[in-house]
Amino acid sequence: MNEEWVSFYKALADANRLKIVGLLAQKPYSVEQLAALLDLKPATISHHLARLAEVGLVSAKTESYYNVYRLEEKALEERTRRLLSREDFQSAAADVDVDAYDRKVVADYKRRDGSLKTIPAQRKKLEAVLRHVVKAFEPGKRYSEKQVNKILERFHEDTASLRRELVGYGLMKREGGGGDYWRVES
Amino acid sequence: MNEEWVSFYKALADANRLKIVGLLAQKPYSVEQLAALLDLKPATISHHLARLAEVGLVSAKTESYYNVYRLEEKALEERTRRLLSREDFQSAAADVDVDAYDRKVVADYKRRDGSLKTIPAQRKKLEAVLRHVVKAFEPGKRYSEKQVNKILERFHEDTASLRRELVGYGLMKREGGGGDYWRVES
DNA sequence: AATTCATTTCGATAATTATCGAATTAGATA
DNA sequence: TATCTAATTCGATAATTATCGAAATGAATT
Repeated sequence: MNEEWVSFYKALADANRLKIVGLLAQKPYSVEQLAALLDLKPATISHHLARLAEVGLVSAKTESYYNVYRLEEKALEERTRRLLSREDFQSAAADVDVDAYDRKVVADYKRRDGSLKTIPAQRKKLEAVLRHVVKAFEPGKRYSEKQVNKILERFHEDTASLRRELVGYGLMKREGGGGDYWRVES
Repeated sequence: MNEEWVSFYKALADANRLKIVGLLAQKPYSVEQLAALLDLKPATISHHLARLAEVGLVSAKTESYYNVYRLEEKALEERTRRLLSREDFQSAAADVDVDAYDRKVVADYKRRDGSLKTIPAQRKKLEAVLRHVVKAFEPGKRYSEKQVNKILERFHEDTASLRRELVGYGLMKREGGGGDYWRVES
């Protein structure tokens, strides 16, 4: 479903094909006429028209000797509609694995036993690691500071830093001054 | 002004760039993150982002270590609205010489003295030649059949055929049964 | 100031494709 | 049927470009 859009844009991503579409927007033309108008050989025009036809932008009708091409206005309108809805753009990334980056970062910092070699200094990497760490807490459950530290020890001895960052990045919250902690729903 | 459109379409005519746009439609990302998500090297992502930025689809903001890119939603909407409109397509062909085909055909059939070697048998070529011939008549003026023949003789001895085709293709008209002829405004 | 890290730039390579001439196909005319 | 004509297909070439490694840049932390 992505390929469809790519080939659509590719069809329009050429100066001569844009000119062809522009001419056909005024009236239908035969291959030979277009060749004369654009100063290209019929073979080349044929190639361009084939690419435009592939995505449904133009269609051909045989008229005596000639193959007369016309713009498919309905197809054009349909495209515009879908394009403006902008849904399709998001679906362009639908098959992208959005967690690939986090996994890559965590893999770099995690030892075999699951503990962290270090706490990342770079913000983006710290975020990725924290998103991993926070999964050790059950959503909805409340933890005392002692319980939190116990869990964080599995990842790094500097539990105070981990705890502070988790709260700082909004992955965990704390009740009032010295109350319980809980994991924030993502 | 045509180049601008071509580069816009070219910017979107690549599967990975479409995925990037799709991801940025959800939230901003750094180069490194996009590289991990699309399984490409940062250098490649940088190249793609540069092309998208060239046409104003994305913009970068430096954030501490990172270059965070975001989608320029207004630009995207503005472009998609305009670029697929029929008007703008027509202007893509604005600089095309629409008479090039006629001139090419007429040159093939015309002798040095302006007369026609033959009357073309192919419809498209006949049309082109007739559009040339009809220019010998003044718009708005009325001609008797005798006058018409006199003028058509300059082009070909078979004035009857020329006359018939001119009327048949709607380039000239005739009053009632045996009245005068006149050139139809194009 | 030195170092670390993300990004960009550069150079090279492989893949894509626009263009054209030659050969083929398909339609229409005589 | 034989002959034209327009269009398409095929093969080759030149130009464009996606991709990546290596080197350079620039910003930020220590």
